[in-house]
Order: sequence, then C-alpha cells, then structure tokens
Amino acid sequence: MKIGELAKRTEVPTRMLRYYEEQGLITPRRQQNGYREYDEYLVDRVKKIRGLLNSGIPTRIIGDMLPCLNQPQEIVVADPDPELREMLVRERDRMAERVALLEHHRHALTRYIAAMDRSIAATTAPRVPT
Amino acid sequence: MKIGELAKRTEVPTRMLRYYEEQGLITPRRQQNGYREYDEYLVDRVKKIRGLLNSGIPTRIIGDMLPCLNQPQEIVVADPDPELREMLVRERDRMAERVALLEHHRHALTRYIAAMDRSIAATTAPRVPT
DNA sequence: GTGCAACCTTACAGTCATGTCAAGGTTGAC
DNA sequence: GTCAACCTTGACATGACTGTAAGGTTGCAC
Repeated sequence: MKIGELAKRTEVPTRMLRYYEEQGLITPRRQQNGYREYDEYLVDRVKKIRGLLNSGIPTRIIGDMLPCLNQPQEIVVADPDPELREMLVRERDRMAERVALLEHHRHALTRYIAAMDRSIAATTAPRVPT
Repeated sequence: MKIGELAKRTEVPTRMLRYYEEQGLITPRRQQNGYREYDEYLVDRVKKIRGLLNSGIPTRIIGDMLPCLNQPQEIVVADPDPELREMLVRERDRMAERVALLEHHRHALTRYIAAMDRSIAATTAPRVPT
C-alpha cells in the first residue's frame, strides 16, 4: 500500500511515517515512480512504534527493541543481551512511575473541574434557598 | 533561597528552573548582584509544574492553571471560565487514555522481560532434565 | 589581597518528535 | 488536456528540554 493508506489505517500522519523511516524504524520498498510501498505487516509495526513512542521510549531505543518484537503474538528473544534487559526494566519502572503520577494528576484535575462546576453553579444561580 | 538550593530541594535542574521562568511559570525576585531569589512557596509550585509537565500538559496551559491552584489544599476557582473547563476536561480524558496505553505497554514490556529471562536461563543451563 | 572552587549570570546552539509549507512529479477520472 | 488527489523532497518552526561557552560573585584558605 502507499503512504496515504498506511497513514489512514494507522492514524499516523504521513510526515511521521517518513520520519520513522528516516530513523530506521521502517524501510518500505519503492515503486518505479519513487512512491513508497508498504507491506501489510508494517501496519502492526507502525502501531507498535506509536505505542512505544507514546510511552516515552525514544526512537533510538525502539529501534533496538523492534527486531525482538517481530512476531505479533509469540515473543521471540533472539539475543538475550543483559544490557538490553536492564534498559527495558528501567523503562518499565519509569512507566510505572509515570502511570502513578498521571493518575495522581488526573484525580487532581477531576477534583478541580468539580470545584469549577460548583463555582459556576453558584454564579449562575447565586440564591440558594435557605 | 538561591537557584541551586531550589534545584536540590525540587530535584529540578537549575537549567529548567530558568526555563520555567522564561515561560512565565515562576518569577523569582532578584538580589542586588542579579542572583535569583526564590521564596519558600515556590518549592511546592515547582513540584506542581513538574508533575503537570510530566502528565503531558504544556507550559502554556500550566500557566493558565497555576493561578487557580494557589492554595495547596483548598481548590480556589476565581474565574470559572467555561473554555478553561473544557480544556481541562479534554486534558483529563487524554490523561486517562495515556494511562491505559502506558499500562498496556508496561505489561507488554514485563512479558517481554520475562521471556528474555527464560531465554537467558535456557542459554546458561541448556540441558533440562528430561 | 591573591588565588581558587563553587556558585551565579546571560546567550546561543542542538535535540527530538512534530507541524507546516513550498515546489514539483504522478496518476486517474472526466 | 486539465484537474484533483495523490506522491516526492526539502526547509523552516515549535515545545520542552539540554549543553555549553564566557563571564560575574562569593566565600574561604593562605
């Protein structure tokens, strides 16, 4: 498929698909006219890349991880590099921290919004029946 | 206190404290020699800023929120702007999404690390008693 | 009071994941 | 043939950092 279709199917802008290519995360073939030609399996891979980026993992590290995450279901560990393992553990722990923090702030925001609503209610209907 | 002490107490590098100032999130007074002078209450505020930034809220929006989050405990809504409310709701929903995604990837990573460990165990002790 | 480390200052450049735009080539439908 | 809807590369902008250079201030030892 061409870049536009991949963009639609993954909801990742074409700009980003080209960027991921630039970073060596995907390497589509080229048609005779120079257009990029993406294989089906790249849909999954792009989604994986997005997910990892969204989790705060930089492209450089994603590049290290991707070859290990080849099979969609089964986890294949080709070269069990202890350094990579450590890095992944660190990333996982950082994720846990971020989840906790996000939850904390989500609750704070929820409380804040509720307070706003009370304030708005008080403003629009200031006279409360005694 | 001076910038170095604030940095130590908040674990936010001086470089970033100056950056937050540049972005209008904190405005320390100046000593005669030009050094920045931070009040005690800024320790809390900087921590709040870090938390919000970590949650993916941009400085621009944090700048809008901070004046509302003055009191550490009580939530004070000075000007219940419905636009701000909508924005906050959007931010909160985005946070929820990000939490879900992070959790998903955290679990994936955990599974992956476990698989690695099995692989390492198999490599270092390849002969399993039948 | 000289020297020196440890602090502080500004200012400018670089990074990373994005967004946006320009200038131009290709394709397919009418 | 022309027009919209694609595609290409390239360049510049932005947000949140991050690094570093070049220099001023402070405090302490000698």
